[in-house]
Amino acid sequence: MTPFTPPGETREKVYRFVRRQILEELPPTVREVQEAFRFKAVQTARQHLERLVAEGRLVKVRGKSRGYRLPQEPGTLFVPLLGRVQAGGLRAAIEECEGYLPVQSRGSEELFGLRVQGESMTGAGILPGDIVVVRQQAEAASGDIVVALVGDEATIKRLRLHGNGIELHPENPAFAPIIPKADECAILGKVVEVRRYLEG
Amino acid sequence: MTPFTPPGETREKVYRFVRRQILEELPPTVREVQEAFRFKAVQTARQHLERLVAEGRLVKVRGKSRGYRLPQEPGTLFVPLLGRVQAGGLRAAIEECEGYLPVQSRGSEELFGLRVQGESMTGAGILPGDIVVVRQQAEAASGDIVVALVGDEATIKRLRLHGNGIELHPENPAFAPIIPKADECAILGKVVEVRRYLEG
DNA sequence: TTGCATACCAGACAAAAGTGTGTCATACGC
DNA sequence: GCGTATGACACACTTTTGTCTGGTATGCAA
Repeated sequence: MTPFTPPGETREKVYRFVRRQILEELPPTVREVQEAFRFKAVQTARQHLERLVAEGRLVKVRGKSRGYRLPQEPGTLFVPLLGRVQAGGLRAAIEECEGYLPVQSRGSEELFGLRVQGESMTGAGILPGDIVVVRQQAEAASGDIVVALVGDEATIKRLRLHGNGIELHPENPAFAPIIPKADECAILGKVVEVRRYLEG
Repeated sequence: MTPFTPPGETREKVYRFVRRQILEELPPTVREVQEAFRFKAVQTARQHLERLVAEGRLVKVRGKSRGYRLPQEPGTLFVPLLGRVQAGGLRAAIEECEGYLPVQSRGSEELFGLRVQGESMTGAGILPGDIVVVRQQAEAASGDIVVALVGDEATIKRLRLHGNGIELHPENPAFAPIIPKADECAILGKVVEVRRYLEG
């Protein structure tokens, strides 16, 4: 019955199929693999899958439906995209986010996206409408671009530390640096990525 | 028994839970939702889910396990990241890409990422080291930012069409516009997204 | 030959997961 | 009061899905 398929060739195709499904849709069931390859037995699909697991090319959760996954989490997670952040409301803003962004990350970080308003950072290539990806942290190094809560609205500026003093510098000669008192300013996080969507 | 939860509040949480699961892992089963919220009946979870479907906030495939999806597929796919593109070698460059980027896309587009070299587009907020996401297309509209092959290297410029003439304009007063002859220039694609990683 | 590995098939079973009917309690508007 | 909507529960049923035991055929190497 066996129409002589070279060793491993079918399994290679199965791997590509499963990988594609996982990345673009959701993991297939054993029977979906079976049907995709016109196998006449579930077990044939299962053998290939289990083989791929044994080879370390897939991992699976036993017993769970659609339990086949890719081994090294591609580390893509989705972070909330916020329209604006107002005083004290970071957590609230995250709850009521506009949508989600795919971001490559090691996973344990607390990230969020924020839409940029105003032209104060155009010199650093951050334009109005851009989206910045921010890692939540209360402190940052001098020179970092940070999101800080000054007054009752969050702004994006470059941080400068002078001794104990904090300064928030725009990157646009038309704007003046902000030199807040310690209790008037809280650093929400550090900008780790800038994005601009030119369509839609 | 009902401990007075405001109408829709639990469902809102269910929605967030399901959305998060779909984006980061895979769609939950009804019973997984049940357990996550400590419902004592499967049906409670199911009611909320079906409700969300009725409201159009979720879509589902009947009968299939883990059949709940988000309405407009965010469609995250991985596009190749190229270091540089030389004459004629777009396909070759894609083969030898440096890595992959997660991008939100409707899926049928041919995209690639390209690392930016040079300062000719700083005025448009595109700095050296940035990554541009490019949709492959041979033509573009006047005003679009495009990746074009001039001579034997790909460059990023803003496209200007004058009658039948093509001009490639930098966005930096220190650089001069390029006015290539038709056979010296090929448009590889249009820049649809700009990214800048400030760490790593 | 024998043994072994690969590729595939048949049929069954059990767990997981989706679905449906009916009940109960509270809140709200009339 | 009444009727209705909502949120939650209990339980039964069906389908889907994962899992298992056994079998056939081919190629390869000892």
